Amino acid sequence: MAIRLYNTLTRGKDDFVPIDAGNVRMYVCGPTVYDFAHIGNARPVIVFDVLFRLLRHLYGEAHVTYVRNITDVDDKINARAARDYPGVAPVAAIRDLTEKTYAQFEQDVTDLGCLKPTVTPRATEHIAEMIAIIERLISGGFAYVAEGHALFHVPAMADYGKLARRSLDDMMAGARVEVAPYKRDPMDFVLWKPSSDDEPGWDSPWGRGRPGWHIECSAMSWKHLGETFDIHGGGVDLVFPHHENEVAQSRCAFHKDVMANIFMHNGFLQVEGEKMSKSLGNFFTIRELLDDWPGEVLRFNMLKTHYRQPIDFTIKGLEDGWKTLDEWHEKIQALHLAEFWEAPPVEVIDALCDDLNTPLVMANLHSLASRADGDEEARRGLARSMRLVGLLGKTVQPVFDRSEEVQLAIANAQQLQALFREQKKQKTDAVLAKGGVSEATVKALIAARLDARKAKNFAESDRIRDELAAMGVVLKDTKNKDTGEIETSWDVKR
RNA sequence: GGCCACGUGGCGGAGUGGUGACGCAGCGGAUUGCAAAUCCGUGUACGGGGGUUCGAUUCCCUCCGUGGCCUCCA
Repeated sequence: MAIRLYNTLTRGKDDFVPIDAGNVRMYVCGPTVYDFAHIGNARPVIVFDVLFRLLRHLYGEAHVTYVRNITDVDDKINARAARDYPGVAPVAAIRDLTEKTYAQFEQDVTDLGCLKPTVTPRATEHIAEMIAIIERLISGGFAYVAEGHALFHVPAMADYGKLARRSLDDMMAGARVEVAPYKRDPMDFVLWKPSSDDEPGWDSPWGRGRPGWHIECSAMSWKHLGETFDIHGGGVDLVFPHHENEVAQSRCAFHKDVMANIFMHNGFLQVEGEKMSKSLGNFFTIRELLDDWPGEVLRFNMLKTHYRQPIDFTIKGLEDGWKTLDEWHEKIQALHLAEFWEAPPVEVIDALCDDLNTPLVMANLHSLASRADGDEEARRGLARSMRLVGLLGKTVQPVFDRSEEVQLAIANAQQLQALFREQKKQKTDAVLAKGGVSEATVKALIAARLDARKAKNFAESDRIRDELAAMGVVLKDTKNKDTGEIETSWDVKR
């Protein structure tokens, strides 16, 4: 099955044909690490993680290179570092800040079920590559130096604006920015800019300075993926100017017709129907949400919507996902480890291959789940699909994603099932803890209710049931087939 | 102002030029002391207006609405 991907360059779905099937190469613009990442930042990370997983499935794990950069120098970072690390040398200060912030980001996205990219390069470790590209651009007549800046001269590139589909005239008409006097053309953008002594800076042929916004990605993709590569991804807000300018830099530096063959952009996220913003009070960091919801629930919620559509992130959606994943985990938990490893059903792969149609994948998973009782192939299909898209959960998914030792240690179905149960218990405990309720209290109340029931004191048993319900505990009565006794199991409700 | 997306039932959300997925919620039934859970069954939709067509939710135009970019925000 061939992959088809919506390509911003062509505004249509293109067949994906890798430049080298032995090394499929993808670059995604990563976070600017100056503070906690918010849930909007999580969308591209999750979306391109799914693509990474699909590519690994189709081409083999050893044949896909996924680069997600770390932007660790930028004016917001510089300002935050100056504030938080007074007295520390600027370059050391941003390093301290960004290492701390990136560690947090890495933990966040790991909890969201994302694989580690093959390479996570840092901008500040690619200054030499940036300088090399800028020198090529200058010698090629695409860039110039003025007042300590190196600038890309946009009119020097014939088809600038191709990605964003903007003509220079359009942009001129909409321009509202004050143009720096040293620019030859209002559209020219900075490749390198001078730093004062209290700003981070590196030596360059144009004096001590720091990179412009876009050059880092040209440098890092070049270093790790080559002059051209297969897929370049990021949020739709990056189409212009970020990706447009990256394309200009890389193509002009290397004299290529393309930087990447396919550009993919995920849509934006809203929260409860409104734009997420601090002033509206609906601004959520990934960490805050992870305090209340398992990572796989956040991931599920994200994948319910196609990546190019705007997504409305809601509590109701999370509750829905919590319930659904609980059911699905329940259905697959008794399977053997080996049963997870086979290829997922063709309809799931086909849906993923059609421009990552994850909502259709979800529909297919619902179908598999509804048939799972009594249809072992459907049950296995559900398990394999959930493994592929990373929905097995915080405790179980790493068995398949990260740790060969763990896999070897899990010799039988019982051990894997124990992990599923541990995962479920952790989720349950977390909810009870939030409500300040202990499991012992729940069990005592359930026992008291059963006693009342046996005594036909239904008023009392119903009162206890209501009391438990108020704690978020839902009861399920079942009749033991052998003894005829009523037995009560329970679960937490979100 | 310029450019670009999107607008499907109560909610979420696929898809398609011709008998309208799927999930949640709702409703009816089985079950239950009553519930919950489970199982079975079930209704409602393609923003407005034009046009193309035998036929449009699907193609074209326009209007309205929402969002994005044009200000280093995924």
